[in-house]
Amino acid sequence: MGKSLLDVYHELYSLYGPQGWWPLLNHKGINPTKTGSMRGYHPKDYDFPKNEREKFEICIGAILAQNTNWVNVEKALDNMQKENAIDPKKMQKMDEKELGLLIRPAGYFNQKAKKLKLFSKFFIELEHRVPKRGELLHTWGIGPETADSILLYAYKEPIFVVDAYTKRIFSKMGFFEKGAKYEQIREMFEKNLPKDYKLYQEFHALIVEHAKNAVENYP
DNA sequence: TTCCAGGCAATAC
DNA sequence: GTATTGCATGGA
Repeated sequence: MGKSLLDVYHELYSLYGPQGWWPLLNHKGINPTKTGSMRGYHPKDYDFPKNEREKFEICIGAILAQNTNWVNVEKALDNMQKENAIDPKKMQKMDEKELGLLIRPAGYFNQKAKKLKLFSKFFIELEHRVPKRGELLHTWGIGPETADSILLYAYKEPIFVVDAYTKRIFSKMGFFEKGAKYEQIREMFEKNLPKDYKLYQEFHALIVEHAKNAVENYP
């Protein structure tokens, strides 16, 4: 009998400890086990976001983090914070050129400026309601991983986030075929794990941390 | 210098 | 429906 997903989760947790995702600019807690930036993590505290400001910060962080190193995302968020631009209404007032200048370090800044402006409009129109997954996916610039990151970390919805690491690691371990689609993989995780947003938040963060360390005998 | 990092949309086949 | 390509910065 092979390992269960929960077995793998416990092994990763033993290896790396609680990860404290999603990092927030103004949260002073640090995770001393992190390899890269240590800012903003809050291990073992799942009571985030604390307010609308932090909720919005997570959402735009998820967009900025698309195919980009988190350290570069932090630079973009720092620049935005200096201009009080981590605010959907302020973002609406800025043009894409101006916004693009702030988020330059995160790469793809022209595309991402457009994505952020569209998302900020979407966010305002939600009026504090929890977005539906389909609504997010129909917003230009929001794909499945970004949508699920937003739902899991900004809204505490028990949705499992699948990324390239998840596909690589768990297909190698035999949990599914290499060519499995995003939705199939997500459903497999959600079906075989307790429906618990804290577990999902931690698991996804652990997968990313593990992938960065590239351990030989544990894909 | 090359390669990659917490993807997505557009286009080609 | 699946495969490929453009988007871009910064650090290793």
